Amino acid sequence: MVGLPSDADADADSGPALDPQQLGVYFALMEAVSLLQHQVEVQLRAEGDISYVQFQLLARLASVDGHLTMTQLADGVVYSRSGLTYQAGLLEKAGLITRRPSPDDERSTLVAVTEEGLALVGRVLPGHVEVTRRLLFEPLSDDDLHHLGDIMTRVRDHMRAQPPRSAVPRRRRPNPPPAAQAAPGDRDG
Amino acid sequence: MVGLPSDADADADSGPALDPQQLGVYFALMEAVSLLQHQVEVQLRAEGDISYVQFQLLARLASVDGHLTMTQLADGVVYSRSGLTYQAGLLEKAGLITRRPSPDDERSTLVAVTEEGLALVGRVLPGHVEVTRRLLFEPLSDDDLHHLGDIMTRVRDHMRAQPPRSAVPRRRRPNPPPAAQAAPGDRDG
DNA sequence: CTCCGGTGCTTCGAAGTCGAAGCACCAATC
DNA sequence: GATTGGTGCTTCGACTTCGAAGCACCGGAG
Repeated sequence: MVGLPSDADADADSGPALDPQQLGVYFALMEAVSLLQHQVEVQLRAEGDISYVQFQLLARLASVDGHLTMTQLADGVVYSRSGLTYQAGLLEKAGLITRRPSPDDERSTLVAVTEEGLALVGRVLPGHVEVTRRLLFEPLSDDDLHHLGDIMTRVRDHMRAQPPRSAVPRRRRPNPPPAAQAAPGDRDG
Repeated sequence: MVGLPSDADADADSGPALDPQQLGVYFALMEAVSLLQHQVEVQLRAEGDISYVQFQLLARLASVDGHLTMTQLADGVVYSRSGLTYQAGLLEKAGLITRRPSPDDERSTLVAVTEEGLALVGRVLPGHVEVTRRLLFEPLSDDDLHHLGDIMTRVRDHMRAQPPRSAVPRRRRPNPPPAAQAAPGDRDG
């Protein structure tokens, strides 16, 4: 599945040699995570009636003592701000979190998890862990686990070293990037 | 960041001990892949004006000699059938794939990539590889790469051994699942 | 005090995604 | 040939997601 035909390579004028091994590793990684995420979502929906994003938000709030601002929360889960506003609205309506203006900065909204939200996390977490154990960790040895953790931690930190998505300056967009040789926005008009 | 508070654990009546190490590995994995996927989407949009899903579809079609049915394609990319219908419509309109009824089975639709689609894959693939190399492989040694590939291949195959999403029988749904704390293990609805 | 660039969050419109229902077809049976 | 259960794909409606635009606020400068 991961082997791209040499035609595509030879046909185009692109020169850089593609590394089939890296490509295979990359595809296997993405596919495995897709499968895992899908199953995890099924479990969370069944046992707690929440989405994976909602679980991430609750778990992150539960992992910090006090509260987080919306921006901190959005960056934490790799999420757009507007999407977070939407989800926070749902979670607040469900009584799982609270939102209140920051006393220090009226612009900021402090988000905290409620008792109910905490209980929900506690309720779905065991099943969550069970699914990951069955699908992800079952075929892995202790050594694999260690290595995988080491690798992914390094990769994550490496990526985090890049500027986070919310740090992209808002004004710095006088014209869109040249976008290679495709008419921008033409495709799905 | 990944350590859940013991409150949530102690509060709920759930018994199974949670493995903090596995949880940490799991979160690092999911977070890293999320970050990677986001960046990859930016690159694909910029250089080929396609989404990651569309790239996956084209790449998969390019990797097989002839053509695939819609179901084969959907299973290959871990995707819903209705979503595939939508994306196939876009790709066909853009001239990147063709759809025609199967001569053997009138129900089936055979999907094939066009010359143009093949050229597009060839055009965006180098940049795609470059992004993954910069974000994913840069902090990894050759040994890490080997290990990661070995691990994720095993995990993927392990998950693929579970029945694919399209194989779930359609009739087996007399009434919707009670949700909330549904019977554990009833995962599939 | 007022201005002004910068920042935090929300609103808004467009697009993508999913599951359920529906349509067309196949194959087995009568 | 007609019926019936199963399968492949699409349509439909609801929901989620995103980026751009907008509003409110902060802090420094005049």
